[in-house]
Amino acid sequence: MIKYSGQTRILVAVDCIIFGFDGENYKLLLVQRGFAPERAKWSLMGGFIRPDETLEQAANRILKQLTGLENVYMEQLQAFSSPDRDPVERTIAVAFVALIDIHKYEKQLSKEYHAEWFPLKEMPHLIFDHEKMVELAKNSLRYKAAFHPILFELLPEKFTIPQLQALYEGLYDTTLDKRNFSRKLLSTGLLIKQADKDKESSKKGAFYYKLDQNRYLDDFQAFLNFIPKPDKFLINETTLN
Amino acid sequence: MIKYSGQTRILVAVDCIIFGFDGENYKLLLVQRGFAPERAKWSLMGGFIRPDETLEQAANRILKQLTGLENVYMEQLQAFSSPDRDPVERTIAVAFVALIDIHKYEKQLSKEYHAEWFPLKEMPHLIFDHEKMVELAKNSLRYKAAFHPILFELLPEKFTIPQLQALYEGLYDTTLDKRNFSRKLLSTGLLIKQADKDKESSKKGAFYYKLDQNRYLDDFQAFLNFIPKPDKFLINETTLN
DNA sequence: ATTTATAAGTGTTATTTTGACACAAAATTA
DNA sequence: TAATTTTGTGTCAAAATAACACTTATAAAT
Repeated sequence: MIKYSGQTRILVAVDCIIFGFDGENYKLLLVQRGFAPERAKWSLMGGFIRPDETLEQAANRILKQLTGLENVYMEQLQAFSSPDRDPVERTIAVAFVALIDIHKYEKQLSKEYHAEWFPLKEMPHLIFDHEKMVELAKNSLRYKAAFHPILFELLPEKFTIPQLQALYEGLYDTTLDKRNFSRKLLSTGLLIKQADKDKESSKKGAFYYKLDQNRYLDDFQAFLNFIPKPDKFLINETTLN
Repeated sequence: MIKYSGQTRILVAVDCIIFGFDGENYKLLLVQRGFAPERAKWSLMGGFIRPDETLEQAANRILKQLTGLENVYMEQLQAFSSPDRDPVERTIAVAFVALIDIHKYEKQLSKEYHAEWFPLKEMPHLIFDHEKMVELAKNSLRYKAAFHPILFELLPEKFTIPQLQALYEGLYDTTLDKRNFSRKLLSTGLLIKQADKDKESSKKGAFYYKLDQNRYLDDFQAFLNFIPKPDKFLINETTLN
């Protein structure tokens, strides 16, 4: 099925930047390589694309392979194509960002792939250009989350406003005024208050909320300005490359 | 230099969505294919990546090959990877968006590639998934331009406020209040007023402005809110796929 | 020389949004 | 029942936004 002559065919891989949030810190799901090169070093979960699948399908397959999870929020970040980024053979890697509710994959981490959650701030050194991918993913997440209700993907179905606030504060490494924050969040109309409370983290307890799924899908593209002056927290793209 | 065994190598191409603006309308630079498949149909300018270059280098090479231009604003849009998107042979295409000052490549359009500027609104049918690429590029441009001073890339070094307003109005297919628009633009501090006027489009003439290059580079990432309620003009991403 | 036509350029005000700020309520534990 | 801790909410001043109309400069026409 080779028909264009005189062209070089290249390996194409997918690498997944998988974010989670444990209520306290952002976490990154990494795997320890069991094979050369860079054996025993940490890396993003990845794999080569197959002849009959799209990059998106490959990313989902690879994520499922590791975590067993399906229907996860996932989006294409960027293609990385430095000719010598993989010392073994030229490989173009397309990075995908996945956001998962960490509770869905916390215990029984894959032994096969030697998977482990690392606090984003204590990330080990990664192989190839994977650290750059993570930096870019972090920046992209900060960008998107400032406008779009995307961080909900990191929380379980029921969550509290204080949890949500910790999520935003963690991403931008800042503190937010809780009165202004909850006013803004509630004014989106995306949240449905539940009757029950989460009593884990306080005596009083905090009311649970759920996402209004219909509005969530409709308003995903809406600009909601969750974060004041988001550019303060963003790294100039040119610096990242 | 093949070292990973049992994997399929794939053709990787770059396709360029090249936008211009003629003062009136957005234009798209297309080429007419001189070879099968889809001979004589219109398509984006593209080409295969070479063994020793990155995707970005390939995109710049291909753009230069067509237009002779270098140092053009260019950024990666997305990889398109449907296994059958190219009927001849599986090819993954990475789309790049380029913004050029149309005056730098208006006359002497490449005969070799049969290049032509089309008004974006009167785009012919394109081969493969190129129309989808253009849609996505348009949406991405609308998104970025709402916040970042990116559209200047489409104008010559010296430009007037009314030209700039036409540029924004064209992109969002809307009208803007010129008092509010110029106030907002001038308040960014990005523009340096020139002593001379453009007398092309009015008797009174409109003062030229130039970009303050230092500020431009510094503030590129800043959120400037050029367009009120930009989500009104954006297509939901899920609709685009 | 005067008038006319056309696009450029600018200022005010009401409304909305934002950001800064502090105290009361609920419930567990001492 | 008092103390502690976290949740939950209201006000007000400042800033940003959106709506709105008239004057100015100049070339072309009379």
